[in-house]
Amino acid sequence: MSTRKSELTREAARLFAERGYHGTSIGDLAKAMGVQKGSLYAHIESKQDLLYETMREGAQAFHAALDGIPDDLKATERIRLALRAHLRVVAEQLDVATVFIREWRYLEGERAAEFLAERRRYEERFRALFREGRELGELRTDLDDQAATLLVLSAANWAYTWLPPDTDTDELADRFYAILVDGVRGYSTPV
Amino acid sequence: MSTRKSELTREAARLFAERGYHGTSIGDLAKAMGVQKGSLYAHIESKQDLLYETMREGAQAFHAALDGIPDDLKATERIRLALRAHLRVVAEQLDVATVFIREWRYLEGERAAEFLAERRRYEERFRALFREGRELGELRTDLDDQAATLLVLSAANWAYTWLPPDTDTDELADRFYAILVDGVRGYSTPV
DNA sequence: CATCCTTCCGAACGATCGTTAGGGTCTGAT
DNA sequence: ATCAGACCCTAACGATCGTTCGGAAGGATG
Repeated sequence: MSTRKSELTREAARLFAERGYHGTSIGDLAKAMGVQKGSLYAHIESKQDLLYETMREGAQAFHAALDGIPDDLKATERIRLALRAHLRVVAEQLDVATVFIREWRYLEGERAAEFLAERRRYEERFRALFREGRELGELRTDLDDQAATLLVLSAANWAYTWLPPDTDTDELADRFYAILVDGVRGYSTPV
Repeated sequence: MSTRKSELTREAARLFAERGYHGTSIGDLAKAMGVQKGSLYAHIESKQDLLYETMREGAQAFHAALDGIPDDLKATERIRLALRAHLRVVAEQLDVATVFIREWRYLEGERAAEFLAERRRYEERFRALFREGRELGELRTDLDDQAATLLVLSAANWAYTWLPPDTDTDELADRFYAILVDGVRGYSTPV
């Protein structure tokens, strides 16, 4: 794969994250590459392609992060590692993650459907962790695992809006995990 | 206030939420109003104005929702009601909330700074609830209230992406609250 | 040497963008 | 009957949009 092409997709992710897909023109991209705008079409067929490729890159990164979690661990431990994995991707590939989370809806045609399927599959992997945890007795039997999944994925997905680039995401994930597992209630709080 | 002007801002919020600010043209807005695009300038001075007014509307709605919470309640109860209030605004004014949360960054000049100040003030009101709760002993003394605030506001802010328009948000807020307060851990889970 | 591939230029295309201008129609109050 | 104001039209403006095209420089490969 040519170096120049990957430079372009990286720059595209950066600008799409900063100004939005529709807020970034081919001319902006060309200026960032130090090139005339017509020249970009030696590497791509359309502006949409750049969005699509960034989306693919994001999907690959998030799924790969989950793949790295050993499945012989306790469900609670896998939840903790999944949260770590997600936040690490957001922090280490902030531009790609931002486009993946915020700009995907400007995909056209069946590519939008492809994204939605990808995301649903990703969310399902999280939900499965909570379901298993409940069924195995690690989590409370009356747990609303739908709501728990929503809560965790919300925190994970919203992170791109405020995560400073050099955050220790493992520690942050563990702090979220601690609150999620044991709650915020005081030991002496009357019920 | 003329009816037509408020129709326009409502339609603008709808289209900005659906296609994004840069993805919505003045021509699109005119078509939605059943009018030629030049005619819109009898009501506004620029496209930016529409974004700005939607942002103001959102800020007002979110703050007003928090204002409705009595301050003589326990901190934990106020947290529960704050979560309810936020989700209710998101569900009842989904378009405005979406623009407020997602499209604000296309505000130009000092209007962007104005938004950020508004949002920081809003987040601070949430954080204060957790701080109070901890100091009053309702919440655990070792609580990381920064992380707790982040977790709750993430769930609240991300909701616009998946909330169906006719959800019972009070019940949903209570489910989030239950998880947040008592955690997901099983009663017999080994530490 | 000739050939290919990558990369870029310069110029242009039709379309669409946000905005402006001047004039017109209707309604309701004076 | 007159006037004001709200509302809209048509037409056009300069700018910018994404994309296409023919050509050319440079290096690597045969």
